[in-house]
Amino acid sequence: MKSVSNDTCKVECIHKDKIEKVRASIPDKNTLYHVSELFKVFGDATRTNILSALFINELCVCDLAKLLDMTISAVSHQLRVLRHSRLVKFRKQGKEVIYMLDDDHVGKILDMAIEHIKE
Amino acid sequence: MKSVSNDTCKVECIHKDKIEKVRASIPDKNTLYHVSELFKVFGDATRTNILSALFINELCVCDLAKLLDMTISAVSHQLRVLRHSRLVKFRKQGKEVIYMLDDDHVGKILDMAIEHIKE
DNA sequence: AGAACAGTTGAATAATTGTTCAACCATTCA
DNA sequence: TGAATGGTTGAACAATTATTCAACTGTTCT
Repeated sequence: MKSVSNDTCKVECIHKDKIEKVRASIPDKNTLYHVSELFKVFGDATRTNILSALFINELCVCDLAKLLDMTISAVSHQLRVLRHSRLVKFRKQGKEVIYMLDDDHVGKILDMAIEHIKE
Repeated sequence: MKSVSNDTCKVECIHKDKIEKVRASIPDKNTLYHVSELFKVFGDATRTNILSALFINELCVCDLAKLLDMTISAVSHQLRVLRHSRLVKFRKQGKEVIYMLDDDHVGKILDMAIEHIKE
């Protein structure tokens, strides 16, 4: 006979019909997980800075570090995250590695967020 | 005479013209900060679940807890975050507190992210 | 080949954050 | 009024994560 504490609601406040309706229409857990993972990548000021910069012009790591006043290492770590999310890609040019946005979605998503902020 | 280590790039790899172009066009730091704060809120699976659910139907806290199989407390904490970002609002009905999305942007942003994932 | 530069990477540290637990407030109903 | 229900909140703990540091790779130039 365990004491119940504030556990998941077990009682009559539940509206079964609503819950079933929602359960039927909500995107599956996996999709939502990937969505939140994508947003997590945008959810860091350094990375949104990098993305916004690359939206305007491709840049090498050193330029990004200078622009954002960060160490090259810190920038490189964040670029790694952005690469793995396929938000940026790069090409090599001599010693330099030049980064650019991977697709146009990125800019759109940023724009939409900025719109949301403004209101 | 301090040893320099891997500090911010001090040398000739910098492309001044590019940097200045970007600096002139990039959204200001404050805006980008708010943008990343907004994305941070979306960057958690629990919260995207809640938002997706509320996009379909308004729900009380207890319903959300049941739907997501979480404690009421955990849900309430996350609703607090969502409230503070003005992504959800609520009305009281007797003992219940019924939550709903605050504006239409939210659904659009989610949809766009899901699109991005699919590709 | 050797030196210098551009960038990457792993480990360590510090900071942030999600969940739980327990106590609490507000509303309803007997 | 008191008990029960629905929900909120603060503190604590655990997990995640951003940055730094140091060591390393690869390319260029002499």
